[in-house]
Amino acid sequence: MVFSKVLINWYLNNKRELPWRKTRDPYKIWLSEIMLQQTRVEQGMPYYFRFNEAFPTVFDLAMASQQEVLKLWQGLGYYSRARNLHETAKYVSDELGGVFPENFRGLLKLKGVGDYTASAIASICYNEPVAVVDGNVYRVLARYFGSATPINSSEGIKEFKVLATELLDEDNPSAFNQALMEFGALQCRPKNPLCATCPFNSSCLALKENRISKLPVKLKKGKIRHRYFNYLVFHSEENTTLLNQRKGKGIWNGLYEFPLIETEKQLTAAEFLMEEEFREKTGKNAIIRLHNEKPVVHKLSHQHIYARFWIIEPQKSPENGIPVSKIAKYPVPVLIQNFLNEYEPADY
DNA sequence: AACCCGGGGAT
DNA sequence: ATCCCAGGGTT
Repeated sequence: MVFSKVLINWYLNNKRELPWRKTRDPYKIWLSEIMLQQTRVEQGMPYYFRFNEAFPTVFDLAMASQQEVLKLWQGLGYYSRARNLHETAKYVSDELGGVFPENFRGLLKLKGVGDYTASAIASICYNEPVAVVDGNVYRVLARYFGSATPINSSEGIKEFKVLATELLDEDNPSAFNQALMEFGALQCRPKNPLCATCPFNSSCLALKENRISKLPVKLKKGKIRHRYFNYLVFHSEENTTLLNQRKGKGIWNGLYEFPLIETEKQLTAAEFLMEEEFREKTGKNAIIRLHNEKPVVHKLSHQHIYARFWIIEPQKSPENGIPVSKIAKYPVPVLIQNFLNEYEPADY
């Protein structure tokens, strides 16, 4: 039996009912694919529903403000996805009359759409025979063919794309691609894969050689960065506070946060109170209260952030103050949202 | 080729 | 604590 036939048969019997599997509308497929980049289906699902409700068509998304889009994306992470999503929506809406490109080459030119996403949209919406290679596919193929080529090396990327392309069922690229990914997610899982009931357990090389737990091979990444954030939560008599929008290439680009003072090392509260930048920003005779003695530890993939929140009641209400009642309109990192959730009920 | 970009769930 | 998730962009 041919690999693709067995796979698709498995898929038809085991696939999950997912909302984006009920349509071939390229707008909906594109939206789901961007959201699911490096994101679990269960985590992305509620966002998919919210975006569909808020922006039923690409025109609706194009007409929204970046702030609205980022606010709706808040909590999903990798915020460049949201900015690129919005930019591409405007491009498709304004320059392409709302019609997405109808092949792999055209899709690949869209911002935020790389090789994987262009292949996924082209195959699912137009049945174009282009193979998708996501994290699931790397795992399935590395095990089935017993390949120890690192999946995040340039050779690995090439090798597995070739393998997926060779296996691809050209009669049904849409089903094949989705089947291979679903198979990786449900059957050929990272830990404790279901080899006993696997339809490929007689031909899988990794299983035969007892190397399932060793594959796929992935090169290690760099070390975790530790950062020390001190947020200045102004709270004026007129119930205003200060928010800044993060800019540049770092984390949370485009999101808002309280005025931030970052220090190289973890300072004690007493040491920080003496810092010149802190005294400068708080102004004279302000009432200062440390909200959390123990820094909040916010863990990202490559950074651990140790955050303290200082409540500042200034002598003079700051200029450019934002009414406390409007804070909820601003997209903020989860770290800030968590603070607001516990602080707001008591004092705001 | 190496590095950066979030947050959360499973183990 | 570690891994990894329907990856893409920048340098």
